[in-house]
Order: sequence, then structure tokens, then C-alpha cells
Amino acid sequence: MAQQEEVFKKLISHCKEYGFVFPSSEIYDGLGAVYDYGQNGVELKNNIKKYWWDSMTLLNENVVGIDSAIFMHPTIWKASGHVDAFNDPLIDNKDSKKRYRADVLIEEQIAKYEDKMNKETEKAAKRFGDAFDEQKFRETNPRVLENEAKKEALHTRFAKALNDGNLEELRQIIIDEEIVCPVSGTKNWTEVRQFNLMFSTEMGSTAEGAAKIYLRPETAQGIFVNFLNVQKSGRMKIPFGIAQIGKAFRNEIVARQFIFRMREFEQMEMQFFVRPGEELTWFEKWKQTRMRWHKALGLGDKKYRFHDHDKLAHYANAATDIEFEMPFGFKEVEGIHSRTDFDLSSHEKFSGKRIQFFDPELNQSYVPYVIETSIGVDRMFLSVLAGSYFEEKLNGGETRVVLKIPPVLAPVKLAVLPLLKKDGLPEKAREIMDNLKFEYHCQYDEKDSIGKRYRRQDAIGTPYCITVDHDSLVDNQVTIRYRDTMKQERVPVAQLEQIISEKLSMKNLLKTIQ
RNA sequence: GCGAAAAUAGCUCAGUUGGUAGAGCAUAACCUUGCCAAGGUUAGGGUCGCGGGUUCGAGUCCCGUUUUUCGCUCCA
Repeated sequence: MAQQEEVFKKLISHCKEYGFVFPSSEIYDGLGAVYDYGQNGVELKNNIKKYWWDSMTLLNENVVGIDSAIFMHPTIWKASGHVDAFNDPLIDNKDSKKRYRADVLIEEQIAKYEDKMNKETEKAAKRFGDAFDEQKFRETNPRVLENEAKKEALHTRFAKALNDGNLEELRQIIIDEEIVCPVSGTKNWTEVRQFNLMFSTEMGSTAEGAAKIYLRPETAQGIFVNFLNVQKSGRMKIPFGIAQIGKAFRNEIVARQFIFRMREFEQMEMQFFVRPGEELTWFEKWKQTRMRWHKALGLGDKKYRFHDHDKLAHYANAATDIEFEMPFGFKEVEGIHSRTDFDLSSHEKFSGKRIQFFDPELNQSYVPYVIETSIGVDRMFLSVLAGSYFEEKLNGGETRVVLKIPPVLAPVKLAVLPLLKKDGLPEKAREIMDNLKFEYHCQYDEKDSIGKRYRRQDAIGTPYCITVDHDSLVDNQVTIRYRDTMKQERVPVAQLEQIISEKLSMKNLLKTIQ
């Protein structure tokens, strides 16, 4: 583990040193958990987005894209549940320094009363054997009744406090119930504090007239509120999907692990609308499709796994994560959720608009069910880099650092290198590059020894280096040097474009996952 | 937010009991070599994270603060 942490640190340094990721506002000491993408990072990120976008919108004729605004009507976040669910009341124990969710502590206390009642009942059942009347026992036994009353009273008080958002009352409940910290065993609690995970700002020019609006904490709602627009204008029939790539914002209490959890991040989400009752079949289908998409990149099948959720979110009836083996363990990269009709129904309620689909085959209207595939672009970016980063011992004894990024995703596709910067080699190299630069991101480099230039390209993951030597001027052939194997191949300049295009073809990659 | 550790050049780090900053790599220029980072000459780059305090004098000691990493916690 310690060794893996070292690798992670090196990866972070590498990202900065080679223009992939910079800390935000670095010359002003940085801004917590916000990062900027550099000249190579933005290319890799754009390529990841293109791979996803094409796999969604080209391979599926019933999936279309949109790009909705970050600002949305504030009621949307009430309908989605974010205003309630993104507000966690937290309390700290001063002795153990542990932090807990106040509502969870109280719920556990409620469960304790429940436990006591059950234990009392079990004991009695053993004692009385077959003659035991459980219902009657529960209704008459004083100890059961006492706990029942306590449970009910607590539950009522708790629900009211939650509903009123009364944080002091939550704390008072914890004190009155004599709830202790499981670690320190003490009742030395801090105040209960509310952490709103949504960023808010004001819309409107005057201070009095300004309305509080939120920066979206997920892109999905932009899709749901446009369901009718897309369905009608695109003449879409169930089943169909809407895809979107965009920024989302969460005011995380603890945002850490480099770009894995940021306050400003980018999502690639696709909401797939299906008939009620068919959602679990589609859930399974998208689960497999999404895993194929990941594995097609060739970073290693063993680095991926599913993680099915036991505890489901308030809207879901099935959920799984696709996890990738990061240097700090298997971590969620993508979530696939069966969101039922929660979102569309909720928007029906809050907006007062009918959000349904008339299914001509069934001859009836219904609120569609939704399968969501939601992937973090930044996490995907991190997984690609983590899976590509290698330190290889070479024969000479030295180490080369190489990013074996899948060629389709590589920020720079080709480096064109004259062996010498004289004798007309630079001119020949420029000529070759001028022919390829319209289609591929190329770099020209004539400084330092050829070996040094290869290493520089290895460090940013350039899959192919094209070297022009003296013979090239005579026979019109160049050397292709491959990043992963370091092998070289002599090819005619005239065939270069075709050879390269075959290797860098998005089409060929997409074909493998169809 | 709590606890621990760290912060000196783009990177990795040195800097003695307090006496006004160095190295290697990297970058740029010129020369040399020419297929896997290793030659020569030269140059640029640091108010030592920031702000106070102690002191004749602070990179070094003390306090505060910011950022990062790790643990707790949280994670739609």
C-alpha cells in the first residue's frame, strides 16, 4: 500500500510536470480541491469525452445529446430531493474527535428501542413455548410497552426536528437520550452543524429582487426537465436515451485525492427512458455495455469490477458502480442506476405539467422509468493515467517513465523528429508533418539527442514517433517508433497516413464494443 | 471540520549550534555526436508558502494562517 501511495504521488507530480493537471490558482496558494487541466490534459480529456459521446450517440440511434445550462430553476432541486438530501446535520464528539451524522445517531437510538422490544419478546417466546401469543404479549407487557412509548415519542420528536430543520433540537435529543460516542463512550458533543453540499448564488441585479439559485450538483436534472422537449421535437419513442456532458458542483466537506473528488467536476450522463416493468432488463443491458466500453481501452480487464449497492438512494431500485483499481484502491468511476420514475414523477408534481409518454403499442400513457449511466470525466481521466503510468527498467539500467495511454485517447498522436537538425532533415520532417497535422495532433522536435526526444514523448504518452534520417531523403522512407514496445519499423512516407489512421481510428475502437 | 505530517528554483532535494541561499535534473542559446535521456560553453529562474513575534541578525526559534498529503467523517 505504501508503495502504491508512492506511485500515486509520482503520478500527481507527473501530471503537473508534463502539463496534464495544475492546482487551480496556484500562484495565489491554490484553491482547495479545484484543479485546472493543462495543454496535454485538455487533449486527453477531450478525447475521453469524444469516445464516450460517439459511443452513445453514434452507436445508438435512439440516444441523442443535449447541453443544458448550469443554472436551473431552484424548484428543480426541491423536486429532485437535493435540497433535503444534500443537507447533512453533523455533530462531533470532542473527546474522540469523531464526526457523526446527527440524524444517523438518533436513528440508531430508535433502532435500539426496537431491539429491546424484540429481545423481550424473544425471551418470552422461549419461556412460554407454543402457547406464546406474540401480539398479545407485545400489547400487554410493561417493558415492551415502555420501550414502544419511548420509541414513538423519540420518533415523533425527531421527525419534527428534521422537518423544521431545528439543529439545536437535534442536539438536545442526542443529549436527552444520553447517546454516547461509540469510540470514546462520552457525551461531550459539539453543536450540530448543517453542511449544504450545493453551491448557491444570486440571480437578478438588485439585492432585494435577487433569487437564490444553485449551481447544479448533477447534470441529470437538465435531462429530465427537457424530456418532453427532446421526445417531441425529436419524435423519440420509448425506449430512448438523452446524453449530456457538463460541469457539476458540490461543496464537499472533504474533497481529496487529487482530481478524484473535486468541488467542480464534469459528468457524462445518459438517461435512458423505458417502459415501467422493463427497467431491470435495461439496467442489466447497460451494465454490460458500459463495462465493455471501459474494457475496450485495454488498460487491463482485471482493473475493473462491479460494486452493487446494498443501500439504495431514495430514487433507485437497483444500482451498481463500475470501479477501477486506482493507486489508492478500487474506486467508483461510473454509476449505473435504475432511478424508477422518481425524477419525472416528481417534476410532474412540482411543475404541474404532465410528463408522460403515450405508447401506441400499449395504447396507454405512462411516466417512463429511467436507467442512468453516470460517469465522472475527471475520474475517468485519472483512471486512464493511473492505468497508463509505468516506470520501466531498460537494458542500459536507466528507467523510462512512459504513459501507455490508449492511442485514440493520447493527447499527442505523433512526434515528427529529424535525426539531425541539418542536411535538409528538418525541412523533410516539416513537410511530413504539414501533411499530417490537419488530422492528428503532432509535435515537431529537433532538440537534443534522438533518445532524449523519444523519452520526452514517452512521458506524455505519444504513441508514435516518426524519425527522418539521411536515407529518408533518398528512398522517401521513415522510421516509426512505437511507444509501448520501443520497436521500430521502416515505412514509405506515402503510406504513413494510412498506417497511422488505421491505428488511431475511433471507428475501429467503437466497432469492438458495439 | 478534528488529528498528524509537510511546504526552499519547473522537478527531486541539501542548507551545521540563528550570520542575507546551493546541487542535480529540467528549460533556453551556441558547438559537438547521431536511433533510445549521460559531451562542452553559457544563460535565465528563488522576497525560502504567507503574516506576525523573539533577536543586532531568522530558511533555521516561537505564534498564527494558507495549501497539500494521510487518518476520521461524508460521498446521488
